[in-house]
Amino acid sequence: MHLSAYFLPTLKETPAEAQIVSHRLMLRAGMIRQSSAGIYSWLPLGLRVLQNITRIVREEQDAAGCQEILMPTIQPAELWEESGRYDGYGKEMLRITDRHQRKMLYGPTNEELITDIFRHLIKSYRDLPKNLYQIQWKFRDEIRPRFGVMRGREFLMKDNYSFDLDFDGAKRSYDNMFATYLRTFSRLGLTAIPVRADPGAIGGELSHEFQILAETGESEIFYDAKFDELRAKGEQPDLETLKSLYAATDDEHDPAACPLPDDRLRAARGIEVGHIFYFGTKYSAPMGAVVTGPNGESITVEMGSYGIGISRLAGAIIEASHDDAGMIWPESVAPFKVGLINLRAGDKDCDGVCSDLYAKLRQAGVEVLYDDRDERPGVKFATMDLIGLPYQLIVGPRGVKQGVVELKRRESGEVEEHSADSALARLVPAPAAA
RNA sequence: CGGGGCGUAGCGCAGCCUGGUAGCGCAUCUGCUUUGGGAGCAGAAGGUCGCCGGUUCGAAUCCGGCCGCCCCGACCA
Repeated sequence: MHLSAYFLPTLKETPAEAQIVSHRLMLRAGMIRQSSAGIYSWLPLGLRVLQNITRIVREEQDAAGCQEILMPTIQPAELWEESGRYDGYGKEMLRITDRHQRKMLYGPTNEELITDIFRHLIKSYRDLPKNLYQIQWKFRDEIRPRFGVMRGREFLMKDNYSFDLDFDGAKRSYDNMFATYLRTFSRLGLTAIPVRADPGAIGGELSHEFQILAETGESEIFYDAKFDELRAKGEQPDLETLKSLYAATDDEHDPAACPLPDDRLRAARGIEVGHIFYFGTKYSAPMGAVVTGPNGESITVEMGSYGIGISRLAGAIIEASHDDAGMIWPESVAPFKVGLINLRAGDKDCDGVCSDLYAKLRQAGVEVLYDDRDERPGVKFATMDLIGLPYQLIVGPRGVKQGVVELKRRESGEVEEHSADSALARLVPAPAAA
């Protein structure tokens, strides 16, 4: 992509409404634009990030044996009246009346809808277990939306729902998602702390939140210092180890009952990026989601639901990874892998080297944003630092004369001089061994 | 929803107290110069001052109502 043609409306000054760093940077980098409180348009750069997060979440869901579906955003109120949540959910739910005066709502979550699908289409124990997911926009009419996409009213969420014959099966599904979530967040460049949580409005008996640490987090969490040690080592420990470590939200944390000695107890703020629930027959019983068992008996299915806040993650990753100059994207979600900077657009030699690098990178399947604008070097560096691509490939008249280009890592700021070919070799992934 | 604040050009702001032809910086457009960390000079374009009503010869400014947005608190991915 040539930056001269790319829709990247960057801002030098910070809009007054943005208070936290991810919101400020997303606005300044032209990733999003607010439409109304808590509701955003995603511009090209932001959409690329959103799609990359979506892709990783989807790959991990598929790998875990889940199957993707897509449910409507608008739901009939009757289903919610059946489950008993229509009155219970409160003003957070956006209620709509259609032209026939039928009560509808914009879905804040989909337990009722998926249960309705299940009860009509799955009848036998032989069809279990099932785990269905979707990636769909939700709407919750938050009293006070804030922090940009981190707490919007409209947000993109991956939600999935497991159906099992009995508790043991449901527990396996729950553990499977637990492990899947850890892998997913790890691929997104994040260390998530699984925290025992209050099931809240979804209801149920067993629930974990996945929190990533950030000063601007909305919840206070208490956790075992071992998490910090694991994080520092960059290790991904096994499921049982993680589950055995203490971590709790402030309302679940009882200092008197806390098993940790004081010197191992840490308090920090966290951003909740995922939440998993086991809730048994909370929806299947009132809504009649039953299958016929091997002996002809009716079995009410055991359910769980699992959410990942995809649009929130875009903000959360920035909160976890930025510096004074801008964002620092992990390679897995970066909108482009490489920013190619032509320091002297219009100079024959610089243009030639850049065009060649650009073509070769694209040919190798490396996503590259080429700053070919007629701008001063300072502007180009500032833009590239702001949008936080993992690599900057810098081509200037000085280097070109000596046959070198510069390769800068955004994360560390370290710069290496390379010949064009050797820079390419660094950026193009080695072909998989045959 | 309770408490606080703010709506003036795309963005950041001044002007409002004390009513009298709407201003600054950035961004945008044109020309020239400049070119390794958000350039300089010259010029240009861009505003029903959130909306409705009132007071007044005259309202961005005073008064009333409404709307929107932000911040602090209780809810959530």
